[in-house]
Amino acid sequence: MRRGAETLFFGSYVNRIDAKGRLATPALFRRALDLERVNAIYCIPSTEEACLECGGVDYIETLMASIAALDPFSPERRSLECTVAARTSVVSLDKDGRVVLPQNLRDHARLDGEAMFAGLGHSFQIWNPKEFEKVAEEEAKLAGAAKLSLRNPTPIAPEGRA
Amino acid sequence: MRRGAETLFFGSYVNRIDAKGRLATPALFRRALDLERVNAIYCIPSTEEACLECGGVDYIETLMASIAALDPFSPERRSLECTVAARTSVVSLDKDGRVVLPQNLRDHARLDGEAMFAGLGHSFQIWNPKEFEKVAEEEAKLAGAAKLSLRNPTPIAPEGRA
DNA sequence: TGACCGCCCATAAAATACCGTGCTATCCCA
DNA sequence: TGGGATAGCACGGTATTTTATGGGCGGTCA
Repeated sequence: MRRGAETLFFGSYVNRIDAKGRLATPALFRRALDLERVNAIYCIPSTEEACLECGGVDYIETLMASIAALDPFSPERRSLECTVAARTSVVSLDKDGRVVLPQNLRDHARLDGEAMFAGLGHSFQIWNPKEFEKVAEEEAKLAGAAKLSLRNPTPIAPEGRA
Repeated sequence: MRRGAETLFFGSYVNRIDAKGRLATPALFRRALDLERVNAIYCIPSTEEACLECGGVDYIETLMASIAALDPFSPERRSLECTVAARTSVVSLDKDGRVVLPQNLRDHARLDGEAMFAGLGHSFQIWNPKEFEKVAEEEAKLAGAAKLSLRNPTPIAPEGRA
């Protein structure tokens, strides 16, 4: 599987939605997506916020795999399959890397004229830029505290000395 | 992973920003970066100071890995992904090792005409030289006390003895 | 008959690649 | 030891390519 930093989503970009509802995916994101394998992005309306949780094949496969790891008939698995799989839209890209989001997704994210792509590493979100701005401040405060709880990642066999 | 002292960022350098916004990365820093793997530096506007926290692939991968170690849907993780990944700019180097910093980064670091690269070992910062000068005095005082808390690194089988 | 979809092409601006120059530090050989 | 050749670097200008964004046109499905 592709796993380097070149396959991660970083940065945020605001792009326009044209009269036909087309929205250009940022070039950097297109490179992070494995479009050779599947020429599409997978979008799930967030259950908490007015945004879309998105990613490429790798993202959705990882997500489905972690659901499949639950016991077959557990209520958790059933409810997750129901909310995740059923609500996921597969949106394919045109030659120029643009997508047309289905109406229900546009409504959920309250998109109108322009959309912001916010990189989250292995996935990204699509927001109405104004909504994002509000939420970003909140998140920044939380992050200020949260980063104190960050630890060094598990050391992975340092050769000789670190 | 590349882990010797040749991959660390040492020293500080002031370079000019030309009319097109181009800024040469110090040659020593270019060698410390793993440009073979990803021809870019990753810049995050500091939440505390008027500077940019920067590093190469190794740096951002380590950072993302320590965030990924948190529980998948914990608020800490979400807020960090949001503030770190979304605010990170991936800035690629031209043939001569120059970068063009996006406007929002130049604004954040109050850059204007020239920029200072300050080595921090595994990462480095980019400052307006004048701002840095002010802050450096403060830090020097703090460091005087902080060095008393330094310990020898965890002994991990130095070659020769087990 | 529209709304919508997949395709194509046009364009302006921005990002990137390419090339040249002057300075400095280094090396090499007389 | 000195001086010319050399190589690396910061910096500047110009060409070329990407990218975001617009529009057109024919087919299809309700």
